[in-house]
Amino acid sequence: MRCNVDIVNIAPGDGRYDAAVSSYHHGNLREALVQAAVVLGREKGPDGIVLREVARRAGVSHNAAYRHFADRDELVREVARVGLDELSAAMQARVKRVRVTDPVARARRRLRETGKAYVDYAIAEPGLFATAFSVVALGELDGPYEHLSAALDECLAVGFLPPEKRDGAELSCWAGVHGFSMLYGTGPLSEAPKKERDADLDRLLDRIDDSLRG
Amino acid sequence: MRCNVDIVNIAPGDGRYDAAVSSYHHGNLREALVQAAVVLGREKGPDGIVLREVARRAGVSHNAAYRHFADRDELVREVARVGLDELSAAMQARVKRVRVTDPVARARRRLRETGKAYVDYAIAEPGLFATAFSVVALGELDGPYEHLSAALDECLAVGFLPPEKRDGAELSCWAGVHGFSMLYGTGPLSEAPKKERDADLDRLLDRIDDSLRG
DNA sequence: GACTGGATGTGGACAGTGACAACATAACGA
DNA sequence: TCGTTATGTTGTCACTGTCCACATCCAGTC
Repeated sequence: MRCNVDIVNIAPGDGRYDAAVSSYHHGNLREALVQAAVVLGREKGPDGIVLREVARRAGVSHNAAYRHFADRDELVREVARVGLDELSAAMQARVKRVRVTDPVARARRRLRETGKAYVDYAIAEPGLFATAFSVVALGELDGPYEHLSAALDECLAVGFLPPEKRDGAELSCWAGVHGFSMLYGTGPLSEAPKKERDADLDRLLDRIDDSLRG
Repeated sequence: MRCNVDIVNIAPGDGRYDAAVSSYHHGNLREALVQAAVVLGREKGPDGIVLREVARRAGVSHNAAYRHFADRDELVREVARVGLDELSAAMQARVKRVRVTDPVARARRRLRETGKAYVDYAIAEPGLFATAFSVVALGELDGPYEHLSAALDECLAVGFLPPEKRDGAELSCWAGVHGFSMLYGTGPLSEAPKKERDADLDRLLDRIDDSLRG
């Protein structure tokens, strides 16, 4: 008879595993493992997601995870998905908060906020951001990518972005904010003071704005 | 009496260790270790630089490296330096090859080649590029950064880049090419066809050019 | 020319890791 | 009720980075 810790013993929306008592079977181990892995990924990045430590934190033996994930990589991918979801949500929330009426100014502002949200998330959550991009394939990026596409479509619709520049615009914008995120997040500029970083980000977003202007 | 393999037993420019015969003492182990580590880093990235494998390839026991490097990290940093040197050299070589006489066209072209060289190196050598940026501090980036600065100075001098845009121009350019390199090098776009990648790179460099124009 | 001290390389150990196999227990369905 | 299956555990393996004690060799001194 073993005593497991009783974190996340309730499967949300799934009545089968509602026993919150300690027992041989955890009840909702998969979720508990993912949550523990997310904590580690958030704190230490992809390499910090150590299977045995995750199991320890879920109060379970070192091999239990193999009943729910084929290998470590599959667990890391789950964490990456969480990071991408958070990133996507952060972008959407930021864009929704824009209160500008002039159509052109509004479109430009939404694109800028999209980029700002991307970078802000990367810097606020370097571990999860790195985990996300250590693993992700293009198909899983739908959320963030769609937000960027929508912002660019709006810039096109209001006449700010000329049609001949629409092709590949996602990529040039994405590259800019992604590079900034890497350089300042976990890269060579990660020790730079916040003040300087903010100024650099503003200028970067200004240049992106310039680059799209007709 | 042990038989070490006889790779890099000649210390370049150092006559003291010119015995190329096998012996207990390697002769130029530090260099041999760095070279083996560079090979691993080139093939598999920073995580592929495994101390014991490096030692194996240098024909030496698993602990020998500790006479030359404090720990694994110090060896990885050496590999990073090699990567940065190669990157810097690639940028310089590319810029030197520009044959354009018109001053403005020449300045723009040199900036473009600077960026192209950066991305090309990142994609040709994803392992070393990732190793370099897994470790590097700002101070060690002098080479590549100076080349970019010089190209931007030239754009300013010939009147293409307006003075009010000069501040922070390094960063917006760097972010763009760095982000592109990450996305296409080891990131979510690494599986994309070369044709598409080339088109995207051209458009990115076009947009950077646009963004600096007065 | 022998001796010795410091530099360099070796062998053995340890804790930590991802993974596999065999076993234990609980839940579920006939 | 009983076996089948899902889930968790223990034990083990190969591999890693790092530390320790020891071996070997080179260089400079008597």
